[in-house]
Parts: sequence; structure tokens; C-alpha cells
Amino acid sequence: MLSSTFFVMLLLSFIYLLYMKTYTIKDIAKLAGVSKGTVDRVIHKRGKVSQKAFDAVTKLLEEIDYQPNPMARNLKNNKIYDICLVLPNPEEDSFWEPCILGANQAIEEFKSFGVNIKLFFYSPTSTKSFQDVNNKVLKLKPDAVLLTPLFYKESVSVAKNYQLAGIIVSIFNNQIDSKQVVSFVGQNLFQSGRVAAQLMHMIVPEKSEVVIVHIDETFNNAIHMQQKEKGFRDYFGEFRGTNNNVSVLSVKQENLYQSLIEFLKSNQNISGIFVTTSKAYKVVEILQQNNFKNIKLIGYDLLTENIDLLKSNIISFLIHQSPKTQTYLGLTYLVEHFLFKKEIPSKKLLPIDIVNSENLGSYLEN
Amino acid sequence: MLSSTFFVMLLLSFIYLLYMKTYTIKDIAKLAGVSKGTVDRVIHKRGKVSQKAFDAVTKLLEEIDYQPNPMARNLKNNKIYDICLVLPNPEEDSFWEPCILGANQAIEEFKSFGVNIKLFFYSPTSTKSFQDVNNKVLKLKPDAVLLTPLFYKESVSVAKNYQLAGIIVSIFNNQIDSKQVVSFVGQNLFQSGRVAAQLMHMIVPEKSEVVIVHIDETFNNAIHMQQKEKGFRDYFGEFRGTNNNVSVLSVKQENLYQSLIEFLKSNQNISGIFVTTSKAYKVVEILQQNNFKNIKLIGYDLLTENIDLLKSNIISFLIHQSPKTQTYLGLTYLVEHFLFKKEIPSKKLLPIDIVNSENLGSYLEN
DNA sequence: CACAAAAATGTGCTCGAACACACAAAAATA
DNA sequence: TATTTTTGTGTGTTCGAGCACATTTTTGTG
Repeated sequence: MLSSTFFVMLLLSFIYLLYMKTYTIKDIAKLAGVSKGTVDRVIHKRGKVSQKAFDAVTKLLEEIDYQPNPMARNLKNNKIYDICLVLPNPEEDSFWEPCILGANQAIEEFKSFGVNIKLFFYSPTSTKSFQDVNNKVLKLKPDAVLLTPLFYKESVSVAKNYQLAGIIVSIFNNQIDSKQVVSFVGQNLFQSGRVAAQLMHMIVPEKSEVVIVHIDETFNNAIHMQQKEKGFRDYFGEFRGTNNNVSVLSVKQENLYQSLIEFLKSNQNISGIFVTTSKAYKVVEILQQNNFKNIKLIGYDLLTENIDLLKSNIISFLIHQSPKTQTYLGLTYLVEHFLFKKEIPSKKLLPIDIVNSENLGSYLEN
Repeated sequence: MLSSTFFVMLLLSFIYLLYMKTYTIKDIAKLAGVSKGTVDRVIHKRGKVSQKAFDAVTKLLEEIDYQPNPMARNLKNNKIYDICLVLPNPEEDSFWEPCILGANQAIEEFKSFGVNIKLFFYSPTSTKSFQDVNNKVLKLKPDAVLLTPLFYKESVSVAKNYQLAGIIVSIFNNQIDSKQVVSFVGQNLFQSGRVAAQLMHMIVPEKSEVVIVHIDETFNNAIHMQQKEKGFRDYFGEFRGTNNNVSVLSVKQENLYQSLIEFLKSNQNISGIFVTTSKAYKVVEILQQNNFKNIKLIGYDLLTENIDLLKSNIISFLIHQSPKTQTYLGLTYLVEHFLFKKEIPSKKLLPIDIVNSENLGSYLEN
């Protein structure tokens, strides 16, 4: 009689457990007729488990699709994670300013989870500064580093150092080829060049000339700009019918004024300028000072200087590279990997947002 | 001698605690010279605390900016949260299909946190079905409901019922005025009309005519379409110089063919059509069958039918309303409120994405 | 001053996962 | 058969917050 009661209770317990929503190690232990220690050993493949127990537990884990409670795991874990964000000094290039907002958002959001995010700036014109800052970060032995690899060679080298020290490396905005880097967040630059080209094609007269202007102090952005140029040219290559001639002007920032004026004077038919960096506003300054009109402009990035010109339709379009979102996402991937064992996406390409004076506001709020 | 040792130890413990990164209730108790029970009572304003203890603890909490460990809190809490998502049946209107993807993403992401998200569909043409589904959901007594309030009056009413039952109500895509609704995720529709207008202005000849086409079976979307029309007209109202005449054609879907043909035959100068719903592809069908050419099209939403036409540049632009993101965000806000006590944003307006054939791909991946 | 009532404070258990440690059973060696 | 060694298994503690309950201290009243 007692044994029959026992079996009824066992059955009830089975039914109860099988209809439950979430299973704990304890539940699985009960169902498999072993202790939670054994279940734990199976889950973590620590061995010291008989074949019989192993099979029983494994089968249950699969049937039930057991997912450990992330809260409990993390509570026990009770580790403080350090993440360092390394980027160019926003005071030297305001393109990077929104990154700080993205970082602060992540800092605020994750601080109570025991995540420490620290910011480090290097000079975008100095490889030395890049290396120094990264060496400093290396000494801090954080759990992960998120960086913008402006300088290709040096970035590959620092990534290796980080990996040797067991530090996870993610990058954003600029891409480098390196096995040491687990994640890249950015944009398809070739495609963004094509987007710019299509917009340009739409707003300039047929058979007129358009020019790609590369502005850069030190040509760190060389790869960035090249890819955009390629995309831009690729698009126009498909439209021999309309025959918009595409030329290129590459200048350092300090020579921009002189070079641009000369170029425009010797090419009177220019109807559109595609600026491959965030410095479109500098071009506008020069055009206005010299009374060039009817030249359409397409550029990059929602800097305050550009925003004003977009609002007044002096710049027709800006392509938004979302540095804030890039930073926030790059950090979020790392944090969620640490806290919840989520997989880090090896490559995340953000949308290529077309911004004009009308939808600008909707991007500034976000 | 013993007392001096004691004080040194106390001092050391103070220094240690003040330099620590994260504080626990226990730490604060030690610093305030009380027990964790007292600290707990102060934090939760449960009273039964002397003024002296209250002040000491309060001061410390502020100094330290104490944030409870969300993992521990949630583990103890150990509640399963039920959220119901109520939206129009995607089989009846494919606009809603991406919502399922957004929901699945949220389901996958939060299931191990003890969050249950269930989907419910109603017929977008039947207020009865809307009410029935919501009554069914009401009986399930979930913790929160995220819904698309297609029918204004009925939505206000169901929102009230939910609130009376202590169920949190969030809405997305469509907006209603109701104190019972804690959160809205969507887009500024007036502004999106302006965006469409600016794009249209850019691609049609001066002094040509453009037409706003509203296609709807039952005019549930009336408010939606009206706001878009207002924005569109508002923009063109600012450009009396170019004098693009704007007219409107409102038709039920079944009359579209007849009405549109008639309209276009009696208005030969039409150079652009702005379709205020996701049904731009239906207009294209008709234009192609009747050999209308050189009419530019701007519409909404990345339906597969629209996508093909955008790729081949038959549709010039689509404005992306991101139903997937809207759904995912709406759910995320609720989940993070339950799990981590985060504040739910009362209003979140998503960017008004301009999509053409070149940046289309970058949106489809996301 | 006694003694009850009220107010203040402290203790101990729970949530689920992870892991150290203790202990038992089986296998190998003396 | 007695003993070590190996292999397998179970128990108990920890993480931090939250809450029930126990205990101490204070206050009020006869």
C-alpha cells in the first residue's frame, strides 16, 4: 500500500515537473533520480559520472531544453567586468563625440550589473599616441577592449598583444582583418558610396560632372575613403547613358581651400560634390566665400556644423554612420557575452541611413 | 590595547568599503552600524526604524548611490512574467509579418529569464474580432499587453479593462490618447509625410501635379493616413514658387483600379504618386497594365512586393516604419521594466528611414 | 517599580547555479 | 580477505536582496 502511494506521488511529481515552465537543476535531478551535484557535473562536463547517470541526465536536459537561470548563474559568479573603450579624442575630431553618448548610455545601463566601462582617447593624428594608450590599457588587464582601429598596422599589433593577455578585442567603425578580433560593428562603406552616388545621380543634371572630395589630415582614413569612392564610381559605371563624369580630388585639410578653388575654376561644369568624410561643412564654407552656387553636396555624419547646412538645404544629404549606436552596440555585445553568455556577433553592419532636412530630427532624438 | 586594535580594524574596513566598486546591503549595514534588516526597511520605506538609524542609512545610500544588484533581486523575486502581444493577423495584411520576427527575437532572448510572450491575432477588418481577442487575453490575466490599437474607440475601451485588471498596456504603430496606456512606440507620421513630400519635390518636374493616394479597405487607418497627408501638404504649402499641385485620391482597395484609371485619365499632368499605406505595389500593377510611364512613386514599408519594385527603381522611395523594431522595442521595454525595474519610456519615436534601391539591403539585414 | 505594549533591531531562510568537500561504492592491489 | 585507490554521488555553502520571524530595547501605564 505504501509503495502504491509512493508511485502515485512520483507520477504526480513527474506530471507537475513536465508541465512546469522553467526547470531548475534540482528539478532535473529529481526527474533523473540523481542529486543536483551529478546534474551539475553532466552540464559542465566535469566527468566523474557513471554512464547510466550521464545518459539519463543528458536525455532530460535535451528533452526539456534546459537553460540555466542567468540571474542565478551571474549572482554566483559575482565578478566585476572591466571593459575599456579606446577611441580618437573627440576634441580633435568631433566625429567621435557621439561615441561618448553611446558609451555613457552603456555605462549607466550596466553599472549595477558590475560592469565597469572606462574611456581612453588617443590622438587621431599620432600612431605613437595610439600605441601608448593601448599599452596603458593592456596594463590594466581589462576583460575586453572595444577600439576604433584607425591605424591598420598598429591595430593588428595591439590586437595581438591583447589576445596574448587573454583580453577580448572588438572593433567598430573601422575594419581590420585580424583573427584576434572577435567582433566588428560598422557599415558597408562600398555600399554607402553607392547610396551617395544614387542620390547624387538623382539631383544633378544629366551629363554634368561630379567630384569626389577626400579630405584628410593624415590619411588614416585611407581605406574608409577608398571604399566609399569605389562604391560611388561603381554606381556611376552602370549609367554610361547619363554620362555623369566622376573625378576625384584628394587633399589634406590645410590645402583644401587652395586646391578646391583651383579645381572648380578649371572644371566649370561641376554640379555635385561628394565629400567622403564628415568635413562637408568645410567645403561649404569655401563654396560660399567664393560664390559658387548650384553645386549639390552629399556628405557624411550629423555633426552640428553639417546639421545646420542640411537644415537650410545647402547640403542635400548626409549619410549617417551612427557612431553612437556603433559604440553602444559594440559595448552591449561584450557585456551580454559576459553576463549572459550570449554569442558575440562577429560582424554587425548597421543600416545606411539617408538623412535630409526633413527626417533629420528623427535621427537626432535617437 | 584591544580597543585600539578594534579601531584600526574598523578604519581599515571603512577604507576598504569606501573604495569598493559595488556595495551590498550588508556593506551599508556595516558602515551604518546597523543590521541588514534595518537597511532593508529604510530602502523599502517599511518604517519601524528609529530616526537616527534612518538618517544614517539614508545618508550612506545617497553618498554611495546604492543600486541593488538586479540579479539578486530578480532571483529572489523568482516570478514568471506573462506578456501578450495582440496584433492584426499577418495573413490578412502582410505589413504585420515582421512583427512576428521582432516578437520571436524577444521571446528567444528573454525566455530563460522567465518571461513568457504569447501572440494573438485579430482580423484588421473586424472590430468584433479585436474585442474578442482582447477579452480572451484579459481572461489570461497576463502582466502586460502590447497591442496595435487599430480601432480607436474599441482600443480605449479595452485599455480601460486591462488597467482595471491591473494589466500594463503598451501600444505600438498606432497611437491613441489614453491615460491607461503607459508606452507608445511608433513614428511621427506628420513628419514622415513631410519627408515623402521633400523626396517627391526632388524627383518630379516643377509645376507638375502630384497625388496622394489613400488605399484602405475599412478606413481603420484613417488617422494614420490623415497625418501623413497633412505632413505632405504642409511641406508643399511652403513651396508656392514651384507650385506643385497636390490632389488626393481616397479609395477602398476593391475600387482602386477603376478610380485610379479614371483619375489619371482626367489628370494627365500627374508626375508623382504618394501612397500613404504599404500598398504601393498595387498602384504599380495598375500603372503598368495601362502603360502609364514617368510617374514617380513613393510609398511605405518593405513588403516583398514593394521591395522588388524598389530594386528595379519603379518605386523611387519607401519609408520604412520598422514594424519589427517597433514590436521588439515595445516588448523589451516591458521585460526590462519587470526584470530590472527600468522605467518604460512613455513615447519612443523611431527614425523615419528613407529607403531606396541602394540602401535597401542594409535594412533587410536588420 | 513592575509589567505589558509598542517600537526598533537582528537573524535566518529562500531563490538557482556553481563548486568544494565529504562520503560511499566499486575496483584494484596487497 | 583486508587494504588502498579509483570512481561515483550527495551535501552544504556561497552570491545579494527580500521578507518572515525572533529578539531586544524603549515607552507607557497601573
